[in-house]
Amino acid sequence: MLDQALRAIAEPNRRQILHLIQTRELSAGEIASGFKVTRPAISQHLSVLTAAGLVTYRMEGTRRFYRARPEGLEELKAYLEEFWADRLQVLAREAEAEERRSKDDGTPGD
Amino acid sequence: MLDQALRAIAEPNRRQILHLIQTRELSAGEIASGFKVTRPAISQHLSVLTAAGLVTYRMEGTRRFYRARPEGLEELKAYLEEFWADRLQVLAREAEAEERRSKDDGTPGD
DNA sequence: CTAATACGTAAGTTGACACTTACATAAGGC
DNA sequence: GCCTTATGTAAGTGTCAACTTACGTATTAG
Repeated sequence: MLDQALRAIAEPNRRQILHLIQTRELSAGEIASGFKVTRPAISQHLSVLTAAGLVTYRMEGTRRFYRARPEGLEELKAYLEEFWADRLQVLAREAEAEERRSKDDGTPGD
Repeated sequence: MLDQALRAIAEPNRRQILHLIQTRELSAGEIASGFKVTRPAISQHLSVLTAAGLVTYRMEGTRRFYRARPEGLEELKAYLEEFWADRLQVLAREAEAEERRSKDDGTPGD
């Protein structure tokens, strides 16, 4: 699912769609009207975003009102945070090791 | 460039490569040895990551030692931070707008 | 019932991408 | 010099993804 979400936001049109429906609910047609690609193309993008858990919709008559799904975005954000964190964690550990290297001596204990 | 970086990390093998060289420098061969795909495939992934600004390398004799490029990762991180932040910002603005919406109510509710 | 509206879905095309197997190049070891 | 090691690159292949046009479906208007 996370992989799906990452793939989903790798597409510029889908990122823009997410932007649009972060502010408010919009019908499929309203969303599509702002793009250069055809309405079915946007419909397919909305399907991808829905499958990735980044979007939900509510039906009303013949219309579908889409909106971003905060939980999905949060999950993706958390995953990426961990991705960066791993790097920082390593850098911190290295800086710590450097201190030890100055005070103590060059004791390789790895 | 940011688009390139987002595309780059959308690929599982490339994410794993980034993980490997976040901790330490590794030669191309050492990196490739941990994967099921062939060495040229990894070499191409490394090219993609380099082009996206997420990776650098240092030559030593016939070897290339790769490592993650903190600036590139930081730039990508910042872009995504803005992406999430935009959502929160909008939610705050919407709460504010809700007060204003009291006078102009055209929704029959649900 | 008939027509129009607002959608998703099917089917086909094109281009990108991840991968493979050769091949080219460059640095040592003998 | 010759052979091995370490690597990128060229060329080809199969798959997938984004897009198009055409069609099916459901709701509302008259």
